[in-house]
Amino acid sequence: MAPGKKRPDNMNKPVTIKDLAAILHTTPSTISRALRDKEGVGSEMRNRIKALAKKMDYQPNAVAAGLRKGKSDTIGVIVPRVNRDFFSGVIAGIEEVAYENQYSVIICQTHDQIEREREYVETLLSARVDGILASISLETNNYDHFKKAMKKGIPLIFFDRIPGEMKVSRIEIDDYKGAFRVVQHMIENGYRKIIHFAGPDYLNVYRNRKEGYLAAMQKYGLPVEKEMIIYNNLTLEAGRESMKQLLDNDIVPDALFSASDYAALGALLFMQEKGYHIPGEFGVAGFSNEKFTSYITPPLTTVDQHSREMGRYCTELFLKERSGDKIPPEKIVLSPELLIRQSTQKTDKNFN
Amino acid sequence: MAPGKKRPDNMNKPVTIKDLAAILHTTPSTISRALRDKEGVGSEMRNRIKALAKKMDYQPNAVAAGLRKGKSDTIGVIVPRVNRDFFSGVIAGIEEVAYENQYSVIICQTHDQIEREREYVETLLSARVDGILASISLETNNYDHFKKAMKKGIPLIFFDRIPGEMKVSRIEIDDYKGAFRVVQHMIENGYRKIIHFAGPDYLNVYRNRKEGYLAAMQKYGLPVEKEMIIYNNLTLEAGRESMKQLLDNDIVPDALFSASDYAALGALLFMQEKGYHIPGEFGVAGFSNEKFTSYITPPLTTVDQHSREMGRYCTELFLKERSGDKIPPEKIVLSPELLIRQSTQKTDKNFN
DNA sequence: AAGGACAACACAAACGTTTGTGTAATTTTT
DNA sequence: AAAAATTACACAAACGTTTGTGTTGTCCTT
Repeated sequence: MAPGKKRPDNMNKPVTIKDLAAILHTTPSTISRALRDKEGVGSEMRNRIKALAKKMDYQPNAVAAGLRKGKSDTIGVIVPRVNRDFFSGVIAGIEEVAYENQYSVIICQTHDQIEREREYVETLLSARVDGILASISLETNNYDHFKKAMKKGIPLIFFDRIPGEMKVSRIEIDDYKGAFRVVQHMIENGYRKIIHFAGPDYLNVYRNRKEGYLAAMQKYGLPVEKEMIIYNNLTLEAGRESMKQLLDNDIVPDALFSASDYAALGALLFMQEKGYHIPGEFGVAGFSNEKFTSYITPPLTTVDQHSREMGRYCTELFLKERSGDKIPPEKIVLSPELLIRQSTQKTDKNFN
Repeated sequence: MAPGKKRPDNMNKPVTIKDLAAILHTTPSTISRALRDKEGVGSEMRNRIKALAKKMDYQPNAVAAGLRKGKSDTIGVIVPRVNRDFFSGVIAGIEEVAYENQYSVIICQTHDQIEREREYVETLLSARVDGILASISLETNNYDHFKKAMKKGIPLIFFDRIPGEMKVSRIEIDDYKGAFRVVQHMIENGYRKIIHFAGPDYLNVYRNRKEGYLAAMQKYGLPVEKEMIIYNNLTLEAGRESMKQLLDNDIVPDALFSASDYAALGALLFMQEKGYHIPGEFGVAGFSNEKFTSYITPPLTTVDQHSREMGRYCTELFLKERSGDKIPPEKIVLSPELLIRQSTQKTDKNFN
């Protein structure tokens, strides 16, 4: 006996429905129906089949079933990054509902690059996913790849970051309202010269946050000079840097509303280093309710986006659409939640 | 013309390799080879095929290919939760390497429940994933489901949370060393009565952290009373609660090393509320380098686990193993990184 | 007791690829 | 120039299911 030879007692070929059929002198169709509890097979036979399947450790082949059925029981999710609190929250929500409905989820991260986004749409289409849930990348200014997916008739649902021009189901939070409320809150707390860190205007979320900011300022008759809106890439470093430049140019605001928590944090740290008292001399609010925001000093006022719920709704929307038959695109708008924390509480307490 | 009828100009049937073959009066095999740049088809024919494929918007069917090839170009990832900094970091790393190697990744979250873990292993086996990367749930004390996967011969690699008894590839960080270093650092900074928040002993990571803690204490001749090791579920609330109970029982340590950042935070907040100065009167260190740890006041000393790298290595290990042919299980141990921050700096500065 | 209804199963085709093999025609070798 | 090798393609089977359609036999109906 030559050692190293594959042992013949365990032919690695996985057992198939055909094998079961052969053993029981029946046919694959009967096995299939029995295993899936479809009618058309007697209870005695059914039991024998299930018993044998268990005994032989039969493992259904979802790939084969998928091919035959023309569906994969899989949904594809495209996000810029998986390790951001917001997106990982959405993914958590998606996975939950998917699990409850026997769907698997394939995740794709674009790193905010349109090219990867394109490739991933292609991959998902090839994989014959039953639906695509996506939040577009920062770079995405052309939607041909998504239109292609739509043309194939597979449910496509966008969340949070949404292409403006497409007629498609979407779920977003009311960024405008969220921003408006934050800024209103800040104004009511006595801040006047409130600047804004903004993201690119072509992304709905950032545009809307900016609009909300502008509307609130206008409502209270506060002027917004051009230099009070700073576009940067919303990272911690960018926030710090932008703040520094403002001060260097002798522009001294008394508050900041940032479209991102990270940039808000950068600015906050910088101002603290410069000796400003927060929130007494400088108020700061962010957006997204990243986890760290409630633990820093002072805790950061921000807006919660209900990421997990967004993921859940998103998947439920997919479940509704998957039936086919062209339902008109639906639009869900979640209400953001203003989380007032210490960083914007310019109260007497803080001045003493 | 009855409105509402499906327009016949767009028969929704996706175009297949057969359709292309029929049009070009050739055969599916030639189309297949041409499209995948396999040899055996002339350059003129190849060009015509590719042109037609593009023109007709041919979309390869990965499911069919998967069935035929017996592989899915997909890897399954099982984690307790996707929206934890550590795990989402690992997932990010996995996705990156997977992407570079044309693999898709299916994610599954167990919510720390063994039952879900079982189901997901089953699902992944059915989906004929080419490999499984997993971090076991808190509840997992039986590994039959994973053994079954191994028996099928598909690469199985564990990361971070690893079943003790299985002969299988794994990648972990040296929790022992990480814990030892933290505690040593705390002792050298003058802390003496250092307590420990521990997770369940049957999980390698928590057991090792506890061992590291004990070893450091012992090395410096510091006694560890039984009540100095507190087992809790390592959440923020648990940390707060455990701390409260200690004080209620008149046990007053001068420092805490927690196996989790969240529990450390809970304790830290509680002690601050009680008026203790941190790090002057009470030192705190956590584990995992959650994002918030560097932004709180004082910034929290912790241990970074290189989550992204872990994900990358994990996937690379899979790539090595997928060739088949029973490579002996490999073990990679990453070095943790001690991040000394203010919460454990019992310096003069803090006493003044 | 003849007819229909129904249950339990068998039969066969199909899903869209990939790949081993067969077969001409062309090119290379000697 | 004949033999050998190579190229370019066609042919056909296979991957493991699911599902529509037959084919029996049994049970009920009247």
